[in-house]
Amino acid sequence: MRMTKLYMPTLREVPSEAEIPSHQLLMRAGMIRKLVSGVYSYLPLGHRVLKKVEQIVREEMDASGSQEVLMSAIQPSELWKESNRWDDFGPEMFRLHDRNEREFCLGPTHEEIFTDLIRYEVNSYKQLPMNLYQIQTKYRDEKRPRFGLIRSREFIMKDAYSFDQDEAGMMNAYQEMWDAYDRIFTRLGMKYRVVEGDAGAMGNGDSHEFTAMCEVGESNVAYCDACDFAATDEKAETIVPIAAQEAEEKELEKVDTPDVGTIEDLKKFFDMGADRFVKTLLFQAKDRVVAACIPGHREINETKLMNAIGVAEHEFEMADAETVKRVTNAEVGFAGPVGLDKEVEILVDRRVLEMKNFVIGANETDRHLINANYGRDFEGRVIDDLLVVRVGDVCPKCGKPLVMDRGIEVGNIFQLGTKYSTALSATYLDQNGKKQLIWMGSYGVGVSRSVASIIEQNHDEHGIVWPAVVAPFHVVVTPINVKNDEQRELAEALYEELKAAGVEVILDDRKERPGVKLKDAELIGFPIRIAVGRGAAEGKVEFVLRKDVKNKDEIAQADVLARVKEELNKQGLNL
RNA sequence: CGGGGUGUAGCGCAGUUUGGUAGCGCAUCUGGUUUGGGACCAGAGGGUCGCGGGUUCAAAUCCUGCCACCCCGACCA
Repeated sequence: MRMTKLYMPTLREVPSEAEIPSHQLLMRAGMIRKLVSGVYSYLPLGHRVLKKVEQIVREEMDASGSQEVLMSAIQPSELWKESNRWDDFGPEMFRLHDRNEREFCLGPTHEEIFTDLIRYEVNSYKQLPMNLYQIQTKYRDEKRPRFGLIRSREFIMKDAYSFDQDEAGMMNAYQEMWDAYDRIFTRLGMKYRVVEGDAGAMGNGDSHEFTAMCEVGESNVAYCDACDFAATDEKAETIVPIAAQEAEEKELEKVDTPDVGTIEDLKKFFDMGADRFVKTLLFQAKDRVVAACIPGHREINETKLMNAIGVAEHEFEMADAETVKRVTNAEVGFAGPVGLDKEVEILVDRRVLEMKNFVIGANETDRHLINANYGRDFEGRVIDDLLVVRVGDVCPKCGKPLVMDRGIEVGNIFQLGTKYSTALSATYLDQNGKKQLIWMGSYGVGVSRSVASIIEQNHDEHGIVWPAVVAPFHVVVTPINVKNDEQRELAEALYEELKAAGVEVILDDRKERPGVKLKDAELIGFPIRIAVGRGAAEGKVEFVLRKDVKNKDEIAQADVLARVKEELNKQGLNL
């Protein structure tokens, strides 16, 4: 490819909308452009990278025995109604109708559609197990698209679905996908971690997330250096030791606490640690209000709470001030489990049962109750764990302190069980001629998100540093001065030689000054740069690796091809 | 959806407070000089100032409604 022919609009300045490195660099390197919020176009260089990531995913999926198909992005509402997700998915689903007012959506995921694909044709145990996948565009109307390709409303995903006779088969398929994902993310050169996740709207079995570790990640993972425990902060079980408590239950007493509405205020007012309080948080869940009582020094885990009360995320939010006033008869900040409006269900974190003589809101403005005790003063539904994990909490597996880090979820695997086969009646006949439900799993890789994640993990102050396996081109040949015949001719000769040898090479034949070409080469991040400059007269060129631009190696023209091959092979390409 | 902010040329921005002929840098085009780290000189093109309504002799600027985009929060590949 010649750069003069390539549509590669690089930018000197960072577009003001881009905040994080991958978004800024993808824009500046002329790889993507925004169409509208959360929707991007891929330009030639970005498209090449995307296709390479797709190809690695495809190869490993094929190697695992999964078969590629391609389903429509547009899906009829009927299937989603069968599984109840037409309502459960909520406003994140892009919905539309046809001219006859028939309802459709743009697929945010494809469990229903794949289940439908196989339910009429898979009838026998002899057809199982089976695993199908596609690499296709997904649509989710995110509340807040951001960070370029990391949270977009349209994105490329590889989604796979496994179909098995029984739970053991599903577990086996799950493990195979886990292994395939390990191979995929290893080949992509990612630093990643496999963590336990919350299944959310997908199903109720186990799930794991593959998380590319980086500072700008939106996932928080807690993990243990001493054992293999790793989980998202939503999922991680918390172990919260409760300090020794007073032996005797004291008498419940109402005290004036003027303008003391937060835990911080209470600590000062009573001169006590936050662990002597129980905070009561009110939530609007669908059409009802629930209260969660948790130790004052800890934070509520909304995911665990939603799971406990069985509502979907879009039906759940912190109660607004008006609701709080209605159910507590007090200003915000004085809610407590004693004397709360009867309509409010009270959920209590188990740790509260170990606490004695604690302070709670009195459901009266500027008043608190002291010496409250569970059982004697109030009761509720006890939940084992409603708390969010914190650095320094002990590992639930081995008891050592936990560490936390951020990352981007680039893959996930879910055990679906029979959720969708039940809803859509996907069954087969077993050896005894008996009808059985198919056991399913679903497995996603965010392909476009992986592209952004690779950049987050591979860039420097000059630009992107592509791993050779996904670089848009392997080598850029840069004649320093195209008006110099020797340089131009030598560069052309090298370009032809490398191209003929199967190297993906791009020739920077633009009539630009050297600075512009070198800056662009570093911005885009070609793994190898061959600059043809002063040495051209003696048949010498400069060989530079993008990951080590300081190190410039003067080599003879005759040695270039061998050197390029050697380096690319070292970086995992087979030439 | 809540909170904050921004919309002026392809990109980055000034101008809005105090209404009066729409500007700067980069990019683009022409000619010339230059060629190892985002050149220089001379010239040129490009904007219904997000959209609608209002106030005014006069609106990028004031008022008002809407829209889009970005950031912080809760969700996900």
